[in-house]
Amino acid sequence: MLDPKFLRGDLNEVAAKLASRGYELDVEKLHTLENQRKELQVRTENLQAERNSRSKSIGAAAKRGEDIAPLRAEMNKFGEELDAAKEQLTALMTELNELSLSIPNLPHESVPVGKDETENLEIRRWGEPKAYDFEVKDHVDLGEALGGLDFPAAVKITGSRFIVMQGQIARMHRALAQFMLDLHTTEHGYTEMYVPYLVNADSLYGTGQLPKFGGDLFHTQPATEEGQGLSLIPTAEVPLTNMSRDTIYAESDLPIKMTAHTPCFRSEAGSYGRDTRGLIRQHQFDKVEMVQLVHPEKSFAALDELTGHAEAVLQKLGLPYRVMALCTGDMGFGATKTFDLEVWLPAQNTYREISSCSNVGDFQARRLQARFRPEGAKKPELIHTLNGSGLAVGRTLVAVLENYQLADGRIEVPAALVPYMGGLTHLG
RNA sequence: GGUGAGGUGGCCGAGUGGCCGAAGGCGCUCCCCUGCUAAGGGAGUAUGGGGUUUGUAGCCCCAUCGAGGGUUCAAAUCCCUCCUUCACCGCCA
Repeated sequence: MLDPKFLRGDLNEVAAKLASRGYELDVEKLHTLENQRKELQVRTENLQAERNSRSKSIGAAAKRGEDIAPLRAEMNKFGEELDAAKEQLTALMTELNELSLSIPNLPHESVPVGKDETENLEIRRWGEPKAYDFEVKDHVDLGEALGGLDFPAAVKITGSRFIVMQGQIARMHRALAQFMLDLHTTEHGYTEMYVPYLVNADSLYGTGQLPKFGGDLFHTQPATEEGQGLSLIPTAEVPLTNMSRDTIYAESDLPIKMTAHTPCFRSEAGSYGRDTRGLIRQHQFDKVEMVQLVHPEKSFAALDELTGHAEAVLQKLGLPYRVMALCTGDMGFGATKTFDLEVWLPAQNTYREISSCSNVGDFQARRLQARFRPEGAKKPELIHTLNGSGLAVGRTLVAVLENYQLADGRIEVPAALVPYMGGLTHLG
């Protein structure tokens, strides 16, 4: 959510920034609603103030033993006027609120302007893609040949875009997550968290999945008038970032750095008809997520740091990658700035996204009412939130299988992973 | 799942219809006193929103006593629903 003050002043500048990310702000409508809001709110509050003072004098009159019946009759009429004003105000505020909850964040000035992923900007590369003197296979062929990836079994049990892993590959999948968690907790200063995989609607509003992106999620129960059922998390960003909801931190508490390994569930994953083969796009996948809650002046430095933490995983695994600055048109709803990490996949002969690290600024914090009290100041201020994958475990497995394949179909275990594989140096 | 008792400010805790945004205590901040420490005295100390203002401060107003609805001229207080905490019982990994 943007600062409501932005939406009360000159909207054109805001609208221009939003247009750069492909969002058309209805300036006219917002302007009208805002003017109505102001008028209605002032009127309603004045009526309430009058009701309060009249009620007080009725109480005082009753105490003196006066006849209060006529005063009450008058108040009944007054009450109708107040109720009508309240009702109008509530309806208007609901509309205004829904509108402002659906407006994406403003991109930072350093973000390249562009319409889609073709205009993302490459920042740097790390590592050299290996040269293979044999025909490389993709992870599906490699995994099936090793008996470790079983797509038909997943289809039988659940449906498409799920996976059954077994044996050494299942173990490597687990080893990757363990390795990432250990790296972030022992070398990068994150606190390991275990969190719920089902969350309530408040949490989804807090991080911005609702009200706009409910269709991307799996919901355990249909919504009722009573409220929403619980939903499966699309990323651990949701539970982790919601730790800060309705919290006022001491300045010295910041930064707070949390990491968690969770499954993630996304219902939209199959809708593009892209990556229909393999593990790249699944309804259920594991991810190690990093979340930082930071002082607002430090969030861009924290973004560089957090991106570096995700890169460290790839470097230690010896996987070539490049860092992309997403352009305005390709960034997520809440981000002010995002770096994607793309890992080299030899079978596709290209780089594919494996991590996305974003500075969300105060956008989520405002929805979450996540604040801190600056030293010496009495007013709490909004914190900034950041999140990044460190990394998507399934895609990391894909990258390891493909990059470390040998001519005979076996897979070399990256050195950093060997201790996590009980000393195993090759799969197969 | 059953029964019972609760949910009030940073914390503890009073408050069964108006004088309550809320006693008292603790904590914290500032000031005074004090050779240091300890003790003492005084003042202050929730959050969100709106109006006023170029902006801040200030001032005024509204809302908030787990959440939502209701009764009433008036609700922390009465009624209903839900959430949640604790205790005991049942069940379970």
